[in-house]
Parts: sequence; C-alpha cells; structure tokens
Amino acid sequence: MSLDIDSALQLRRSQSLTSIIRRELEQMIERGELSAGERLNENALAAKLGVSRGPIREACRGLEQSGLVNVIVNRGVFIRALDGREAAELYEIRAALYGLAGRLLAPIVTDEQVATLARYVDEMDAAMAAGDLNSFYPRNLRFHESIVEFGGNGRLAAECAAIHREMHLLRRRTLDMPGRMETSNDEHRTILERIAARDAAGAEAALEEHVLISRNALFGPLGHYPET
Amino acid sequence: MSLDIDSALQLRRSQSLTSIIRRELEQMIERGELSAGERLNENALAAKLGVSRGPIREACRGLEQSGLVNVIVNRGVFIRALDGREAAELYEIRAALYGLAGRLLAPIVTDEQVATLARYVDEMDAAMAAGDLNSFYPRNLRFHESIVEFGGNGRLAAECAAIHREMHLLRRRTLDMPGRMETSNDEHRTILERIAARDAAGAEAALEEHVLISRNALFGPLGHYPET
DNA sequence: CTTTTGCTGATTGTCAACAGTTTAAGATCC
DNA sequence: GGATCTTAAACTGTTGACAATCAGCAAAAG
Repeated sequence: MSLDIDSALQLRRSQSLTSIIRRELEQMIERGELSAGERLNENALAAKLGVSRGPIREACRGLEQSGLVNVIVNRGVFIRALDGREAAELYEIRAALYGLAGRLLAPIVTDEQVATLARYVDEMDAAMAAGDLNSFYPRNLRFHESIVEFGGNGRLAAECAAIHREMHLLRRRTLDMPGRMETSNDEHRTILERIAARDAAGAEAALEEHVLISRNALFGPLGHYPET
Repeated sequence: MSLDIDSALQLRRSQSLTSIIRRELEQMIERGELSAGERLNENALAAKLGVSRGPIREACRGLEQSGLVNVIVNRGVFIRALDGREAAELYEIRAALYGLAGRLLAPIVTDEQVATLARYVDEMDAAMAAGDLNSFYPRNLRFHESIVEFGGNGRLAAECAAIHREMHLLRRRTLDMPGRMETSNDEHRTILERIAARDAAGAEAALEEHVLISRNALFGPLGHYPET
C-alpha cells in the first residue's frame, strides 16, 4: 500500500500529499475497508503511508467537510455512520437532483448519448441474465453518472458524486435485495425512453421515482423517517 | 482582530482552533472582507490570529472542500471566484432544492409556522416601503431558511446553507437591482399562500420559479450558461 | 460490593523549524 | 531600451517535538 517512489515524486509537483491521502481515504471508504463508526488513528495512518501527521490531519479536515467523517475534539476522527433518518434525507435530495439532471438532459441529449445510455441498459440486462452482480453494479453507476454528466451542469454532477460517495457510509445496499435488479433495470428503460423522446417532465418524474423506489426498497414505503 | 484570551481558552475545551478559524474565514468571506480571487497568506493570517500555521492550513482544507477557496499547489489558497457559468449552475441546483423544500413543507406545515412566515413577508413589505434594504435582506434570508428548516430534512437545510454561503463569491447581488425587491416579495406572498393552502406541487413550482427569476435578474433569461 | 479517586499509556492539538518551490528584483548582455 | 539569466526573499509543504487531553485500570473510600 506504500506509494510508488517515482510516481510519488512526479505527482508531488502537481499534487500535495494531503490530496493524495484524501483520495486514498475516500477510496478506502468506498471499498469498505474503513467501516462506519471506526476511528482513524493518525499515528498508525501516518506510519502506514510513510508520511507525517500534518498531511493526514489536513486530509481529515477535508473529509469532515464533505461529510465522510465526524471529528470529535480530543477524541479523534470517526468514519461517519449514516443512520436511517440521514440516509432517507439523502435519498430525498438525491431524487430531486437526479430529477433535475433528467429535466436538463432531455431537451439537449444527442443521439450518440442516447445510444451510450442504451448500451449501458443492455449490458445491465445481460449481467442480470447471467446473475452477475459484480458486472451489473458498475454499469448501473455509469448509467446514472452519464445522465448527470450529459446534462451539462458540472456542479450538479459533482454534487451527485459527493452524495453517492456518502451513500457508502450505509451498510445495507439496495441492489443486494432479491428481485430489485430486474425491476431496477425496467425503470432504467423507462428513463431511457423518456430521455430519448426528449420528454423533460417525464424523464424528471421517472428519475425521481427511480431513486425513491430505491429508498423504499431499503426502508419500506414510509411517510416518515425511520429511526435506524 | 486577535481572539479574546479568556473566551478562547473556554472554547478550546469544546472546539479546536481549526474550527474557530474556519468559521472566522467563512464569516470574512460572507462579509466581503475577503474578495474573490484574493490570496490567503498563511503566515500573515497566523500572525494576525495569534496561532501557528497548522490550524490555518487545516481550516483552509475544509474551506476547499466546501468550495469557498481554490488551492493551487505551491502557490497558495485563493478565495474562489464564481464565474457566470458556475453561478448559473448553482442557481439551477438551488431552485431544485428549494422546490423540494416547499414540496416537503406544504403537507406538514403548522399554523404557527405559517404565521411565522407571514410575519417575515409583512416585515419585508414594511422594509420595502421604507426603502430599507439593510432590513429587507435579513428577513429575506430568514424566510428562505425557515421554509427549508420547517420542511424537516436537516440535510437539505445544511445543503441550502452551503450553497447560500457559496453565493457570496459572486460580486453582483440580485436584490440590488431596482424593482427586484417589490417583485421578489410578491413572489414570497405566492409561495406563502401555496404553503398555507398545503399545496405541495404549487409551493414547489413557486419556489423553483422564484429562484430562477432571481437568476434571470442577474443573467437575463438565457437558455444557455453565460460566459461571465 | 459499588463508587470515587488518582495514576499511566496512548492519542490528539499545536507549534517551531527545515526543505523545496515560486516570485520578483537586479544584473548582464544584446 | 528590452530581453534573459541570476540570485535572493517570500512562501508553501512537510516534518518532528512538546503540551494538553482522554480512556482504562488499579487502589482506596464509602
């Protein structure tokens, strides 16, 4: 896990140790190597990465601001744990933002972009038929990312990516549920059709609903926020 | 501007210097004491606040992640400047989030909350009649904050506050424009009426439109993003 | 037996110093 | 006079060390 010497020296002209470490920690969280509630030991991390505590601490302050860790004074930094209420809140926001993305994209989408999105959906179908979840998941990610990116609002894309990162703080995954993969891709087809038809309002509604259905698959169709 | 010794020692039991400094810098940006593009000198800041560079740097990494500053390696941290495109993108996101807030609030709003919102609108009318912009602006802020807070999605409120902070990176202010104050409060009344009527879709639409009208007052009603 | 008090080790918060890079002024040359 | 190289000052990136604080445990008091 130690950083390559040559590339590290190259990178340090254009990147600081802090940013490298921050990205490393983000990926560790995304891969689940750091689980929610766990504490980050500054000394241990510094020793493991071969740097001093300064850059580690700076990276942690960045992670704190992006919501991936909690910092308690004189106690340390803890990988943030999303409780049910916070997760539900995030899903609501995510639904609104994806809806916006669909509304933005529909009027300006190119045929080529539609073809790209269609390819993702087809590949998800194939992965589904093969029961290959490890292949399904990245396509699913790319499908949603592409819709947001093609929409042309760069900040929206960044915001959605940040929310997606934060979702990894929740242990349970929606798509792990039996049968969710099939219905999920049906929804993807609906979204695709409405985008291809340049139907802004329809695409917005379909994307919002898609996210909210995912939330309900986790929490059940509640009117209120779940406690845990 | 040096921190009061006694209160500083009190606070250091519950807060780190880093968080104090971060808040201080945020307020400096909000008050316009730090203007866009300006560079932060770590040594000067450290001397001015009576601390070392460590906490300063940590605070800056937090500000970087929340989008208030840009960090260029070996060059320093610069107060971020919002160009027209980024500002327009932010307005789009803000419109969607405020729309969501209205949709969430309408079904659950209490009579007391409606009365509070009505009071803000009345006070804005009074400020308007007196031509008192310095009184209008904080009521306007509280009106929007309250709608988001009453909606019950705490994360949404935090997100809206972050976007609002970021808006201060834009020099021109919407409400400074002649006539905007009047039309703005008309829109507030519409929003209030629809919330009071528990009309979720109507409140959502009114809030979205309100934000987009503000954007257009800045940029003109464009279909595309302005260059500057 | 439970609670409180006082240690001990580990960990965080902060600082001052060092190393490398950028910037800007001055000298040199055309 | 203008351009380019040189050099020094200023600044950032990083480090190691010191002081303050916290968690855990043992001993003493009730």
